[in-house]
Amino acid sequence: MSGRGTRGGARRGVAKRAGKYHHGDLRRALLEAARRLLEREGPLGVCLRAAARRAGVSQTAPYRHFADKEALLAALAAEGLGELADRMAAASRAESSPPAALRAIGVAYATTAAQNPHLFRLMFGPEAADKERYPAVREAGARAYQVLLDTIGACQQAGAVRGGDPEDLALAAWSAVHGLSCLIVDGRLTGKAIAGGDAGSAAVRVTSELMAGLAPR
Amino acid sequence: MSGRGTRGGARRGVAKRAGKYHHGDLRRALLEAARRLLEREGPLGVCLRAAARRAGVSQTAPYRHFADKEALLAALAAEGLGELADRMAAASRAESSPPAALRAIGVAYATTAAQNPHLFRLMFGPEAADKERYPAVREAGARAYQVLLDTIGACQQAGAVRGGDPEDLALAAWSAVHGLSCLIVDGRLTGKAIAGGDAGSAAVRVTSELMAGLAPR
DNA sequence: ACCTGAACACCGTTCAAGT
DNA sequence: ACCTGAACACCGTTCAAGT
Repeated sequence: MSGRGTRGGARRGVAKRAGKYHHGDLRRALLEAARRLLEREGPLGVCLRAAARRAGVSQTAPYRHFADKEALLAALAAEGLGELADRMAAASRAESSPPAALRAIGVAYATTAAQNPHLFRLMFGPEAADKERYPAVREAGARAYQVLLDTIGACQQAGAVRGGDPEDLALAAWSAVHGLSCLIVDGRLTGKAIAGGDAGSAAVRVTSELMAGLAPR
Repeated sequence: MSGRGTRGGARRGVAKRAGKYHHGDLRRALLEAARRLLEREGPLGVCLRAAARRAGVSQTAPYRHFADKEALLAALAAEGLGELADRMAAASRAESSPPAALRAIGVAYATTAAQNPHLFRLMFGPEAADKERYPAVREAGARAYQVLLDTIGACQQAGAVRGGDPEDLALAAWSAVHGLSCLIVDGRLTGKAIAGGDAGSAAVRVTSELMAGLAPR
């Protein structure tokens, strides 16, 4: 939200020259339409033509703003990754001790996934097959990863997590929380461990095991 | 492979009455064609018509064997889950101590995922949206889960893992290994932790952290 | 620069038939 | 019982135009 002046929301400071045909910002309108389609119908229901219909333009208009369907999906994935990174950072900042921050990040991750299952799948799944090619996707993903890495570093400094390559520890932490999130999002846990419970409490449990595993021996 | 006489490969003992039109077992031929499509083109490349073409039948023939495309994908997912369960069980049996078996299961899981990325995604992702509705999918998934649960129980008996509800411990273990597998399959780890390394060694590392987390305190 | 309309190749699925 | 052929509604994408 605050931003660092990097890139990301480019072209937004410029006053949009109020819609010549329909919109001042058809790109944005298409993204919003696609996101609504994603949330309601799932990843399979997102189609360029439907997004164009919702935006009130012809079926070929989107091609002025996105090279193809995958580019639209990648833009959506980048949006989701950016929001995930924001929530992780906010959760981390809200805690006063590094280990509490690490736990909070895990909970924020799983909660965000549970609240936007389709978007979460799009962010990591194969719908946008080559999304790593898109700089916006890479940047948002790297930002989220950096929050995790920084917090693990702080935990090491505070003596709450053992030393060693932070990347190795980050892999274990990310795997645990990401795996839980995938299982929740894919509905694999109904009737099992989180039956009746919510994503947050499952995340608390999983991150507890994780913290025990990362503790200095 | 050995089987318990449950279900699974039904109708296979019966001598197939040698193709009336084209095949004695078009269902099997369609599954094999779809699986090849899946491996080559990814989940998006699997389509009923192409599978029919490969099997040498008309585009409508598949509907005699599968209610719709999702049913075919679900059958494929069930196949993959069954193979995963087999490999987990074999890996577990090959070890002599319970904790070694638990580690081996984790490695088998991640290795299987890394070797069949598209199939793994199909098994857990949204391509076959309501796959839980298909008994074959549920049964194969439950069998894999049971291997994990049994091994955790054995670890508890051996004093290698602390007491408590095995389902809770299974959730943590499954999350960690499943998360690692998803990250590998989605190509999230290239250039990071497993750069140059393979899925197996990453799995060894992640399961080590995990075992430390599950150890008696 | 930005959008439209017609068109092409492709799908999933259905339906009336054929043997 | 098992398969075919024609057809419908839908997509992604391209191309020649329009303003």
